Amino acid sequence: MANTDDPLSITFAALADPTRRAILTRLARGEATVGELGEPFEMSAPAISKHLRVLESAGLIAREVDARWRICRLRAEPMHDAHDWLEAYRRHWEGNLDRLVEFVERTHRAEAKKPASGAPRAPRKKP
Amino acid sequence: MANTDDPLSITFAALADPTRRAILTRLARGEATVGELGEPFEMSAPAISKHLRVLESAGLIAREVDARWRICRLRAEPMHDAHDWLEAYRRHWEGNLDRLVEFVERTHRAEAKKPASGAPRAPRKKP
DNA sequence: CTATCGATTAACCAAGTGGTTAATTGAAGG
DNA sequence: CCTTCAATTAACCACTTGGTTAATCGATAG
Repeated sequence: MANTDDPLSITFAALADPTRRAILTRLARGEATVGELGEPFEMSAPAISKHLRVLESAGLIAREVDARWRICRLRAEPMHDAHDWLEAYRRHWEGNLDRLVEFVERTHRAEAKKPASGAPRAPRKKP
Repeated sequence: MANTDDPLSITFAALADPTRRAILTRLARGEATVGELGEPFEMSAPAISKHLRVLESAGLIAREVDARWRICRLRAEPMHDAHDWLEAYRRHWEGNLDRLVEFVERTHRAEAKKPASGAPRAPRKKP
């Protein structure tokens, strides 16, 4: 995941870590300092700092300096695009559509060796 | 992202790549062979094969052997959990709640040096 | 001024990622 | 039998990631 990646990839990559997701969950309850955010984890302070930098550069948190504390707060906007992207696949998981398509195809396989309906794969030439 | 990661992390990590997301988008239109999936990308066949392996071990696609072709189809179920996780943050991005909270806090900062409402951060002892 | 505290940066490491080319497997066809 | 084709595996590469410890920075307290 280079820094040249698109925003959606950066968002998903930032979310692909349980520590970072837990930090976001904590921040959903309200702002917190870096020390407070790191307290639940058996992890060094620099490790937390790195996680926060990933979240910040993904635009998922904002940091503000208050004396010698850094106050972190959630910026959930990037999640909106990720949510929207997933939304397009809702019909595929709802009603077990995946399994239905698979069932129909598997059922018809013995009768006719061609893909089930709704699967417009270009026919492979198999003379 | 080690193979010991939790399912949600594996799902998000699999989605954190534009090539893999494009493959999933293509599969949403119907099943396809590995060759068909790789055709739009200026990328070697082994590279596509690796992406497909990531998607398969994340449970996002299934492969089936048909003669010398591997038919890939979408398995969207893991996206459901990812979608649900993001759903919990909807109120934070809807109505620009983030900016609202920030505005309220920033407005009251000069009057009273304490966190804005809805931010139950443990008070740092600053005698 | 000095010590301390919250947090970050620096330097390093093991492991993973995303890509390559070359070799391999397995099925189809002349 | 031999070739060809779809796809994967093997071996390798540059780069990233997630973690560490040690050093640094800035602000506060004494």
